[in-house]
Amino acid sequence: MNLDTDSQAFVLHCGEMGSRWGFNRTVGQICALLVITEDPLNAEQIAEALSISRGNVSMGLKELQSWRLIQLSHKPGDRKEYFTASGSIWDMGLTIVEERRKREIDPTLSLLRSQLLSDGNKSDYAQARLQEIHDLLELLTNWASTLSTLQPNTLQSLMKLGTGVTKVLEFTQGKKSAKK
Amino acid sequence: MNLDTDSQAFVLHCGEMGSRWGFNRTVGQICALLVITEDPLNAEQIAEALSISRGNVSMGLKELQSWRLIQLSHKPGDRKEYFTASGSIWDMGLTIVEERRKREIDPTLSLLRSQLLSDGNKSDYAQARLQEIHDLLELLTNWASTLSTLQPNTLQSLMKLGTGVTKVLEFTQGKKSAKK
DNA sequence: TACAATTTTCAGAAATTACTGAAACTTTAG
DNA sequence: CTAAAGTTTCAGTAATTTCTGAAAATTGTA
Repeated sequence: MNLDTDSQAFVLHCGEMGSRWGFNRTVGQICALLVITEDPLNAEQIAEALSISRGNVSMGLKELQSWRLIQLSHKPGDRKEYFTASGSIWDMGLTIVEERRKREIDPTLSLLRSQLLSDGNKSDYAQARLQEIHDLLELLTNWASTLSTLQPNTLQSLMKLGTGVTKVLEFTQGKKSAKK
Repeated sequence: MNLDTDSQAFVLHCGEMGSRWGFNRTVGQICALLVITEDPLNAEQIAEALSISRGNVSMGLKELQSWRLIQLSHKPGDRKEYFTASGSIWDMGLTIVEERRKREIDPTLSLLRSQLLSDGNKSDYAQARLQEIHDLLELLTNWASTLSTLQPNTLQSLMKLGTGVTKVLEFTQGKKSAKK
């Protein structure tokens, strides 16, 4: 496993960015390596390519599996476990959004829900603000889950619409108000 | 500054979540405190409410200013600097999305752009994958910037549409193909 | 079952990140 | 200009996170 200069740079970059993306350097590097490598790699190959310990690779792979970002496979006559990035870049992007929602939003939403039930003795202002945050996060997660049910092509077209969406909105809202 | 139980819990929660959201515990706590507090607070009050050092508050406020999440104000006859959360929850949400894009996506997009220019000697597979990532990130940032130009109400309606967007899309696309 | 190949775990070491508190700096008022 | 009030900086320390490597556990084979 010898990486060309660009691949090397990309892998290192993803390592640096790792912590901003919600995991650590090693996990970022392993993920990047698997994304740009066509053939499945085993733990030993990964460790060698990245110059990290075997144990660290094991932990990194476990983490990436919990993110549903890699897939396990086997080669006939070889007991080792081989890994590849799971699915297309698009798939991985959707998965990352979903997983980050779980880790970054769900816990807060859950706290807010319980806090809004038991009204405690907080100020009206605090209460109102918590409600606003709750509503925003709920709207966000619902929207995200709606979007992730769409066909990739559909979603892609939607994103390419640009400000075109607004016209579309006016149209839909017109219909709605007409119905009422 | 004595926080009620719920507010206390919320502030501590945001501290815990801080690192997942891209900053540290203290920054998360200060931000939460300012969000649920109506009156502007000075550094001393913040330090006392959160039981952290004065110096730490100073660093945290600086960080929050770099995120454009807080606003400075003054009181007549008082030399201290007072801080409040900047704008509505909605505004702050948009700001967070923008700032995270800057920190989490822009650097990678910039690396990919330069790597795709100089073709290096990477494999076709790697090259193709980097191109895909580039295209996805570019689509994402363009979409995000489009959405952030919309009126809050418009964006909110759009998010509430649910799968309704698709019908809308078919409509628009119908128009487009008709033109061609 | 016994053994070899492989993976996982985890205690301790290393690296990184966060926090404190005192000194340095800045600002304003008189 | 000086002093007081306030803010920032930063060296040193504390806390947290990450990584290593060897031992333990697991898996597959004969």
